Order: sequence, then C-alpha cells, then structure tokens
Amino acid sequence: MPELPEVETTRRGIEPHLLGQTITRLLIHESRLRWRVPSRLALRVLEAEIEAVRRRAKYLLIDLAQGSLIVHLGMSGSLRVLPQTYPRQKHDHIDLELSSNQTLRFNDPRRFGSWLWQHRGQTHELLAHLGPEPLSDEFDGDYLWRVSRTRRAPVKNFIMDQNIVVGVGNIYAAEALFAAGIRPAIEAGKVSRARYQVLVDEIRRILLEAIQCGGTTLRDFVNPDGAPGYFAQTLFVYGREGEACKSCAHTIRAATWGQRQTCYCPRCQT
DNA sequence: CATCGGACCTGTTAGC
DNA sequence: TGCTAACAGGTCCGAT
Repeated sequence: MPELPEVETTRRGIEPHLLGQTITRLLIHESRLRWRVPSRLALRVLEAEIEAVRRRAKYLLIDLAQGSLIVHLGMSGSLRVLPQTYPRQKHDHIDLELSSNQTLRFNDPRRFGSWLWQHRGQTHELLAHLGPEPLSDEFDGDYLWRVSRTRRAPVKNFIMDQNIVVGVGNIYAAEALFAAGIRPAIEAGKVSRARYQVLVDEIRRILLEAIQCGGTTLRDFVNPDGAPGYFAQTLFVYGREGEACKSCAHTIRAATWGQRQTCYCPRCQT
C-alpha cells in the first residue's frame, strides 16, 4: 500500500495525537511480522514520552528519550488512532497505548510490515544505506545521472531502488516516468542528464501533489483518521492498461519485470 | 558490484 | 455458484 506520500500522510495524521504523550503500554498481539517483533520492545518504551514523529524513506520513527520505535507499513500495513476501548479487528497486531487513553493501532493483513528499535544516536542497519530523500536538495538530476552510469537495469527499477532514492514505489515510479516522457524499459545508464533533471522535477511534483491529496487509495489505504486518499483520480498510467492515454488517447500498455507491472504510454514516453 | 528470482503473507478478483 | 490461479502499494536475501 504505502509509498512515501501514504507514509507521510500517516505521519501527519498520527503526530498531533502522539506528541507529548506518555506510552502507558505496548501490546504485541502478533509478533510475526516481516521480522519478529522483539518482546523487549514493550519494556523499552514503557513510561517514555513521545518527543517527535519523523519519517525517513518509508519508515516512521517515533522518538523517545532512549531511542526510536521504527515502524514500516510494508505492503498492507496501516496505523489508526483510536480509543483504547475500540474493539480489535482482524489483523490488528500491535497497540501503542497512550496516556490520553487513545491507542495507536497497527493493522497489517499481509504482515510485511515491521516494528523495530533504534538506540538513540545510532542508525539501524536497515536505514543505514538508504538513498537521499526525494524532496531534499541532495536529490537532483546530476546525482541521478552520476549514480546511474554503470546501471543496465530499466530506469523504472532504478528509481525504485531505495539505495538510489527512497520513497518511490510502483505507482509513483510509473507516474513520474510518464510525466517525464521516459519509457520505463530504458536502461538507467543510457538516460541523459537533461532527462534525469526532468524526471527529478516530476518525481518531486507528483510526490508533493499526492501528499496534498492524502495519498493514493487503490483499495484500502486510509489515513489515521480513517479517511482515504484522493490521488488515485489523478493517475495517468498506473493501473490503466488498455485504457486511453489522458494526454494523447493512445492505448496505455503494460510491461512486467520481476513480478512488478508497469504501465506506460507508447506515444508520450520515448 | 549489479541483477535476478524467491521468499515472506493474506485478501481480492479474474477466469474457467 | 464455486474453485483456482494470478496478482496486489515492499524489500530483504542468497545465488549468479
């Protein structure tokens, strides 16, 4: 489900409910996520005050005095802020209970998400080798051009590589390539510096617009207040195989590498 | 190093 | 209507 805009939407949704709250209890109902949730997590966070709620890539970081809870939503995870008495639903795996008598409830049908711990001042190995944030100044056309020179993989796979740039998943990769007029199958190392600059501008614009829309709801994404995102209406190619291009009316085509489908317009993207 | 396929899971949908 | 297969927003890991 979640790419950067959905994770950022989640962050903004939970932040006001979490900041300054004391954690009264962490309940792990199901520890078998992407990695087994360590039971000592519950002791670590007990009675701690939440100092900040940050995002790095698609990870949420809940900062406490001694360190941070790292939460990843995987493919199907979501966080809601609910009254502690709210009945648990299927796939509700973790509750972070707060002094406000609310709970941050983690639901994840596919269990590809994760809850981990990072000591203060340290960087978890999973976060240690991530590429730059797409909305930061570090990320520009020159950077992408430079690090792509030896890459023969399709440019679409290249921009989805979290070591190159974080936060761009299957939806936004397809959309950004369409907006930049670049065929997803082109070898990353053969794309010009000028085209990478256009691509960077489009990635930024699309991610920002999607955040403003509250993310993309294809089937089940909801923000922490239970509302869907509205960016799906704005999609030009993702999930539109066989339909008419909104720009030139040519039929949208699909290609698949490694189990991930991508859609593109053969006329608009060269 | 870079790339590929398999793995981890459940739910929904398309096709027979 | 019912069963099965394919596919879904992520990404790590081991083999090549």
